[in-house]
Amino acid sequence: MGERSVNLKALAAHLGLTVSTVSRALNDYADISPATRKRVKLAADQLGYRPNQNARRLSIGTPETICYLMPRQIGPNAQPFVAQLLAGLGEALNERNWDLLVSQADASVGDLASIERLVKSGRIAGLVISRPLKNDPRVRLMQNLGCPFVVHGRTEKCDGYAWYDVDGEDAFVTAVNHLARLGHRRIGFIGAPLQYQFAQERLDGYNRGLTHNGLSQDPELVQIAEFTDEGGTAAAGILMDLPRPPTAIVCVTDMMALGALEALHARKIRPGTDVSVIGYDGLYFGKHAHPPLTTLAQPQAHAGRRLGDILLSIIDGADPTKFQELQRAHLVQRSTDGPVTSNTGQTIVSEREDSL
Amino acid sequence: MGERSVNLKALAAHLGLTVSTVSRALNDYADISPATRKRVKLAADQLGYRPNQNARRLSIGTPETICYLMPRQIGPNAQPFVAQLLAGLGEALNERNWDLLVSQADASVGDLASIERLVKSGRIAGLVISRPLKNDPRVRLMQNLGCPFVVHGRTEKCDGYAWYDVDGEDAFVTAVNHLARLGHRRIGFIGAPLQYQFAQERLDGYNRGLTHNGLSQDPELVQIAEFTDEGGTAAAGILMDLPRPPTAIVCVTDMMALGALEALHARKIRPGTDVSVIGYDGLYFGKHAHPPLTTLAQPQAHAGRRLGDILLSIIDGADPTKFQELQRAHLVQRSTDGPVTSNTGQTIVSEREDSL
DNA sequence: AGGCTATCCGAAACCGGTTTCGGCACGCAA
DNA sequence: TTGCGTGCCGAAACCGGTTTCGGATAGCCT
Repeated sequence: MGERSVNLKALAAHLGLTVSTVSRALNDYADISPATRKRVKLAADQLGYRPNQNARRLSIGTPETICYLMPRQIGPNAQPFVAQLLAGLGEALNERNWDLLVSQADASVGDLASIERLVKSGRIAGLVISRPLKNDPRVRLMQNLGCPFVVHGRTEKCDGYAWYDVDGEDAFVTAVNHLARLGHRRIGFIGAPLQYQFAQERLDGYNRGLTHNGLSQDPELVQIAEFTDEGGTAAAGILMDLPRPPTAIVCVTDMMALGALEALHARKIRPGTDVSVIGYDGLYFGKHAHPPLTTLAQPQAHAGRRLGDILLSIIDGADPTKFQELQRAHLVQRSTDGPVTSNTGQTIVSEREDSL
Repeated sequence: MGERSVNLKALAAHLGLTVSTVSRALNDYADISPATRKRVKLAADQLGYRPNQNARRLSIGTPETICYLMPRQIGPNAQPFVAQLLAGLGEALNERNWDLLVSQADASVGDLASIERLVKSGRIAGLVISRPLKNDPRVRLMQNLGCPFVVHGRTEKCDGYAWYDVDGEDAFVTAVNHLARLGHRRIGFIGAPLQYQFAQERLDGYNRGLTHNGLSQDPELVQIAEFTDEGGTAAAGILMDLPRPPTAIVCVTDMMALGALEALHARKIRPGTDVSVIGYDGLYFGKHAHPPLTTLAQPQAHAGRRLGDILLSIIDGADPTKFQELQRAHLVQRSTDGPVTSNTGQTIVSEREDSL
């Protein structure tokens, strides 16, 4: 309230100079004498002058803002990663004093329209897309609009734009290898709807891991469900009620794996002893699961920072196809994986490491 | 790329009208004939015209944007609520086509400066402060700047501005009452640093609950630690290693409660049987803890939406002090609470409900 | 026919900055 | 003394919209 915040005109009047002179002084133009520059900056500090960013950005022709497209969430299961991701993005943007906008939009028609409005209205210089579908209309839209963007994840056909992803296929090969080494030969897979590219990749990795270890692909061992804990519970229930149930299960997310554990408990099956379970994400809470969940952890501490840097580079004119970065997940062994055991329930204790 | 997006001048030229006429037509001014209005809007649609928001907002004098001040996180423990909160805020803003900015800032000197820059630069019309300290300089700063704001949580002296909070004191009275009814007379408290107002409130509730049930306040039963799971583990360890350990523990957050469970397990103490543990937050993952964590759940599905609506009202000129809303937490009984038992470990099974 | 009002649109100022251009005053060399 | 280049600042256009104001045209009435 009180007086309006001091603007350039007021500052110029205070100094007895014109706005153009003051503006150039503040922006370190060489044609302003050092003495005047100093005097102007001092007065600006004292009066607490801050340039109006709307006006400035209109003038310089860039919004100096990027947008993070937050996926819509399903149910109360929080998205524990967005805070960390936003923090990383913010860090990258802060160095230039750019702003971070957040908008919620998935691949629905209405959301596509709002994305188009957002871009065309000149509010943002680029955006980050999360959790893409196999064939995501948001990606095509961005390409048609000619608006810089980077995808956190990949689509099925992922050449031609920038993305940053964790290699889910490789991760599931690793998981199956690990279980095969423990003696498992019937390994179940709990997946998410295959419209999501990450779900397809992880299923591919599972299958590749099976053949690599000389195991046959049994269709009844593959269960697709919604990626919530309830989905995991339902899928694991189906798997364990099979005539020949698996001795190990890999799950497409930790949340589903937690749900799977419930199904095992309900059947008095001991996870890690009777049946192994491996999740994916590296969810921190997995530590406190019962028993602590073995998982494939994504290195996502720097995802936000990296996505921000990539997007800024593209906005600066870099070739988007130069930025296609694949990170590797690593196995965090906690307590839900173990060797195959006989029906007596006897188990062989092996060394455990709990990094992170 | 390609052609620049069509602006008002181009649209006017295309129609053979002036920009002022087109602008008024689009904004439904009465002095533009209905026929012209229709013609203009049709052409705008066909050409895909979207007004430049930076220009528009500069002209109309409001940034049409609010900012969520995201608290800096500590360690890898994600903040599971921010996604939900942002979704709610976005929902409130969408109805007006306002934007949501996210900035990370706590109460440090450097962050205060960046908040001041943000406000003075005219980028935002208001902001949301989260997780305030007892005496939070951000609140004072906003008051001095005369910038509309709403606090998610409260400071110690919380009259004079708008806030939305859950009654932590009441919640902890409820928790202590519940435990007292189960027969517990030595109840421990695991708290967070008292510079956070929520930590103080919950401690106050704990103490009030004790006296209300005729229990004495034993200082050694109050342990303050960092609000992480490790902090909870350490604090619970101290409590359980006491000569006269408590038979029940209330924890200031679910994360700390999960840590406390680890300390119990390490000592072969069965949570819910030998020692009761009650957390606070209603964290979804508590369902999968070992055993499932009893907790006081905050009704936070609508927090974001409500905070957004409140802030918009204040920006519209409403009196901030009219918006001081206190929600109640409710007990979600899972499996870590139970009656006091003798040393034999015998337990009385009681009914459980697991709402949510 | 003349005057008056209502209708509709164009002209121009403005929001608050940035940036190009031109000109004044000065110093220096011829 | 004149001329010229240089240093320094002011004037003005511009970014892309909104909004006030004034004027032209048409219609209506007497």
